[in-house]
Amino acid sequence: MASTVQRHPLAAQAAEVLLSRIKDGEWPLGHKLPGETTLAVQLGVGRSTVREAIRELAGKGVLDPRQGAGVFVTAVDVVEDWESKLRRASIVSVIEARVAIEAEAAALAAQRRTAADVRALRRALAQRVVAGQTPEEHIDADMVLHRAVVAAARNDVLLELFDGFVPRVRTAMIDMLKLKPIAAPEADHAAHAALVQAIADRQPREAAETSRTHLSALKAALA
Amino acid sequence: MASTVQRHPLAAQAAEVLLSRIKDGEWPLGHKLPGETTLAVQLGVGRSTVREAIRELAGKGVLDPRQGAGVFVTAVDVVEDWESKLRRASIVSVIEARVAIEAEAAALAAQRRTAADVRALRRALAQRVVAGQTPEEHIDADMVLHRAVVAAARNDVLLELFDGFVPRVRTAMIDMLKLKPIAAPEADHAAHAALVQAIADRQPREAAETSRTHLSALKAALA
DNA sequence: GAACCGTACTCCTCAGACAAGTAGAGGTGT
DNA sequence: ACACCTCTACTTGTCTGAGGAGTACGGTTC
Repeated sequence: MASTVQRHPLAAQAAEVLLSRIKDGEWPLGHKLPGETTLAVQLGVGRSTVREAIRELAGKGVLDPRQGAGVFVTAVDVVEDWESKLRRASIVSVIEARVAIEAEAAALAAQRRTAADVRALRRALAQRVVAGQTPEEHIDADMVLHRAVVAAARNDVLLELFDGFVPRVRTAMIDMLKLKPIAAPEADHAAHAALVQAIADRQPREAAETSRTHLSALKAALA
Repeated sequence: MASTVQRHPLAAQAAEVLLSRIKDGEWPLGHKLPGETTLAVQLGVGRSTVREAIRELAGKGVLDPRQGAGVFVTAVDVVEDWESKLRRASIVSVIEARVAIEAEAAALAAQRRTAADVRALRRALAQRVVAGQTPEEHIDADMVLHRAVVAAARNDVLLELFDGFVPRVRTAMIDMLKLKPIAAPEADHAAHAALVQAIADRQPREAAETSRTHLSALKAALA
């Protein structure tokens, strides 16, 4: 790895070295690291640099420095950001997960929706039609409607999951829309209107099915 | 807030102040923070302390220091740990999300399962029966089977989501099992066997339906 | 107008010094 | 023998001062 350009500051490099040694089990969970001065000699850097490396890992939740006692390992690995995980995943996988969440949410929404939910859905539906011409505006209006569906399901976990998917899906859909505009806008709008109607009519099965077929078409278009 | 004991080191306090000022929009996304020396004067601490605070926020992904250019805001807030989010959510919400994931995964598994997947599922099914008597062993054997179902769906995102749910669901189920053992072990096993069989028979609809009813019963028991 | 260069500003790293806190060794009293 | 106290060695915390290295921008030159 010494061949790569040292584009990272020394402190960041030191943090990487420490993290890898923690991952290798050199200092198990809960154990104490050597003193800062010792580490500085081992890593061949100054003490303040070691301190900054420790702070960086403390920010990630891996280390916990306690004055007078020492630096202790509080986690063996960094919890990877959900966002970066999604970025690595294929768009098809993400859409499939989105189908799972939205279809279930649509069914729950059909059971739990209030009158206010239906009003919000109808408003988002109307907004989707009159939305601007640019792909961004169109997708954003679409997302507002889909989010309203999930919100009507009254489930925080599902809503959090949906929000987590939005950035990844949004960019993918915008890219697609720039390459190939929607073939049949009327059919597209009809599918959304049917979804809203099924939720308003308290038809869980129909709502889930409508959502599923609509998103499956999207998956086919993106694949 | 000044009333609370200063249990945090100065650097951690400085990091908190900087983060709150970022949250307040003082420095929007992508903007540059004042120089270290300026911040040190503003916060009333030394320059190295400011540097350590910046490093801590850099570890959290909020700041990005670039040599020669300055320190820039890369995120307006800390991405909360997925695990802690789930801990705050109600168990019912989590189970509902799990239904969404596993039902879809079961359907996909029925389409994509290989012979090796079926062997793994049958093995996990058999293991579930002969598993130890303690609630922990029983739940863990159950989780192995359910995970095998999701794994057979060949979707990284769904599998990651399932793994994220496991800790929260596991503890809840163990607690429940300690209070009230399973009423009908035979029916419970039959439901799992039916799920595996539906996947083996490549019946997506039946697999999803079996998974859904089984988990809905679990949700009712935990509510 | 475009390419070049210098300067001011920024973060990066080191070294040294002292303060503040912890934990264990060792002594002391019962 | 046991409990308690104190003292000491070691740890992290903080500040200061000094250069090194990289970037951005304005001025200069062609």
